Amino acid sequence: MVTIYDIAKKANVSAMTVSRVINNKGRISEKTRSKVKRIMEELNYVPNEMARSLVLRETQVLFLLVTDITNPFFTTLARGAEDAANKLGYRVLFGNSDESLEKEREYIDTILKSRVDGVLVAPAGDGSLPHLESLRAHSVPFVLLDREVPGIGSDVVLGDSREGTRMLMEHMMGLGHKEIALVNGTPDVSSARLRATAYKEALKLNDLPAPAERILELGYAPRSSLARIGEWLDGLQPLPTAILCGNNMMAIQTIQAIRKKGLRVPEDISVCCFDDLGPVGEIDPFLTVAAQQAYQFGYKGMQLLTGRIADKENEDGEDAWTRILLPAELVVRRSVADLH
Amino acid sequence: MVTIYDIAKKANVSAMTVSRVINNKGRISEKTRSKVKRIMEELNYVPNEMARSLVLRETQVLFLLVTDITNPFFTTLARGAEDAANKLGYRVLFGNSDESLEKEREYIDTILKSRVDGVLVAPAGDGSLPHLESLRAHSVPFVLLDREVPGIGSDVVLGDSREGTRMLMEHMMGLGHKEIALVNGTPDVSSARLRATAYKEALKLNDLPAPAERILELGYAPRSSLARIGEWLDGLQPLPTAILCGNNMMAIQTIQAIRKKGLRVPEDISVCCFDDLGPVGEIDPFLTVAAQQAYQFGYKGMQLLTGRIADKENEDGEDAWTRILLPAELVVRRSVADLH
DNA sequence: TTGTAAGCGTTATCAT
DNA sequence: ATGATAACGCTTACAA
Repeated sequence: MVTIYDIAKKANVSAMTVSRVINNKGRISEKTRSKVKRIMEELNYVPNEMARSLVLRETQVLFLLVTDITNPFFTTLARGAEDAANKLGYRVLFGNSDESLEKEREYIDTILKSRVDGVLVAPAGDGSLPHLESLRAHSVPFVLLDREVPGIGSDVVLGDSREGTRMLMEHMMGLGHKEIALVNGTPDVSSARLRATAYKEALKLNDLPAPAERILELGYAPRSSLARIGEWLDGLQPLPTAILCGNNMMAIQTIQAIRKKGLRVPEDISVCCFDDLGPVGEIDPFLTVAAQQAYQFGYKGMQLLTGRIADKENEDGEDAWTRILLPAELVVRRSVADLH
Repeated sequence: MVTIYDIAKKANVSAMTVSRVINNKGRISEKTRSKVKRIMEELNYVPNEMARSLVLRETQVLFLLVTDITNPFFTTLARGAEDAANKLGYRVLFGNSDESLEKEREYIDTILKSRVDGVLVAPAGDGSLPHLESLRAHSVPFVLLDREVPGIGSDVVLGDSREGTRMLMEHMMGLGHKEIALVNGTPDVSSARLRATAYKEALKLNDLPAPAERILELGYAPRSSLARIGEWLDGLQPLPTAILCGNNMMAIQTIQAIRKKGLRVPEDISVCCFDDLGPVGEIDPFLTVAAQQAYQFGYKGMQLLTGRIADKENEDGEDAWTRILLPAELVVRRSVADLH
């Protein structure tokens, strides 16, 4: 491996001079600068970032931990995060916890060991608390995405679950739906709690009943919950006329389960959900959704994170946590039937 | 930051002893081992991987560089790669070149600087040659995914573009299609070349004409080629009855362009393509595809890569390059009309 | 403008 | 079974 010493020797200068050339620091004569540069080219020199980070105590690497890499919400979010990070010269590593607290724990350990400069986390759930506490204990700046975790303060970028749910519910009720079911994330996830509450609120506000059995709690990344959704539907006395889903992936499974019964969407049962479907969804704009600004989750989250890191370096006073609430947009398509 | 010296001091041992406990190396009395472990817990010690990698000259980090992170083919591939890597204790970093040679160059530089142990690359095109040569020059093991690059030898995992195209073409021709157009990647990408050739072969074999204007060359990640596809279609004298697309993303755009003209798929024009659509596509299994084994691309590619790394460490003789050809599977759905 | 010495946190090597 | 020392490749602080 070629090191600054190899360069230095060949250029008849000291390693420090080479280092200065590399980092454009200090005053250096144009003559030596160009000589050193030429030799670096010749020798095909590539700086060793690890050695550099070891002394600088910063890696210029940020980490993005999501809960489902196959969900377009998160891939779009990832692009936003990457764009914001690259603008500031940071690189981004990605990890996928698959909604699993164990996998999340492993990633957190990895993050700690590799001295990453900061982390953007979509926490798997309230059980993520100890993981976040680890980050805090080792003073690794982090920003929460999409979900909050009771018990720990931090910057956070959230979707407006309450208002999004309200829009979706009003849309369905406006079209005459009264028996509306909910397929939701488990209540150990903040966004699922908010959506469940808003769902019940909306029904109550319209004097509609909200029987408990009309709520199905699934993980947010139900790779194969088809069967469970099917059984749940079988158990519902009058079938709901519409189903609200906590996210896009659950909506897809729900639609499949409905069709598997020989029923149609939206003719027999309507479906709508949080989060849009990304480019693949464009092939047939069918699903009515409360579209969240996935890209902005990543972009703004990354801005918060890099801001924190800068503050830390400048020893600025710890300001209060920032909380960004991103509005959802109702995108009406064809998956909710008009009952009138 | 807590270091092994802090642990050592508190435990009244040397740093080396602590290091040995951490890595389970050498013989250590059970007494000191447990004492050291206890103190590590107390002090909340986390090893510094950078210092470790600096002396070990290995990072246990592998890199996966894809060309389009919003394409489900690559997210599925990523899961395969990650699964294979994690089994062997490697971590995986992801990068997204967005089909751009410049972005790819930046990632390659980053990879070189960070002394990653190996790289899995879906090259942006033939222009990736210098990038791969850089990797080789610095003896960073790499495995090519999905595309080959003339001028450099390496392990590679490829889809069977020839046979896949043949299947798709036979399917369309079997249903009576004679005017079949091709929306394809640019010819600086090996898979696009193969597909174009096989497309022409299939037509020739059936004594069908293959006018040049029936081929449209786009980038593989056409975020917004809608307009171009529309104009191209406008210029075609008799509209084709069917269009073969080089990948899923191009198929989506093609379908949108067709519909924008007020035409229907498949009633007016049929469409099929390479690569399936992932979970989101399940919402409406519409598109007929030559499904590639995306997960296996990642899994097998990672196995090749880690195998190479192991060989390198063991100073094994360089065996010839391995070339894995993954078959595609024809999945017939509803996007190709029966003309009989 | 350039160089010297020390140190970042870890492990390999050689001693004891 | 444990320790002292040097080294990994780089940068900071200080000196010349």
